[in-house]
Amino acid sequence: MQPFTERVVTIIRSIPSGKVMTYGQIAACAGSPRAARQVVRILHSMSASQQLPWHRVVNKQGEIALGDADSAEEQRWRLEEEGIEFTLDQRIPLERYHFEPDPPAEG
DNA sequence: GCCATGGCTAGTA
DNA sequence: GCCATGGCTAGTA
Repeated sequence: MQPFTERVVTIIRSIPSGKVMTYGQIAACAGSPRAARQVVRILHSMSASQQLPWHRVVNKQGEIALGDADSAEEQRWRLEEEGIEFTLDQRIPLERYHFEPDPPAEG
């Protein structure tokens, strides 16, 4: 696994239950603010093998970004199961559920 | 080639 | 809508 990929995987694993991060935010935390699409690719291809909490990643608007209806539904109930409440327009209020990881330790 | 983004624009009202 | 961006896995040979 490449270093960037490894950082992304670590960050996604660190998202606590009941919290979410966005694609762009994860990319930025991993050191590459423009690499949101790469986060998408990692989630798509490695969620199963790396046992990632893939459902805790949403887009910048707090929306479920999955195109496939069944997968989107699964993501929603997984999040609701963790206590997250959606708005009437199917969004997650990020100001309430957003997770901000600790900055990397000094040294 | 892939991908579940994100940001900016033209077109419409 | 459209397309620049970005890092590379999963699947095949």
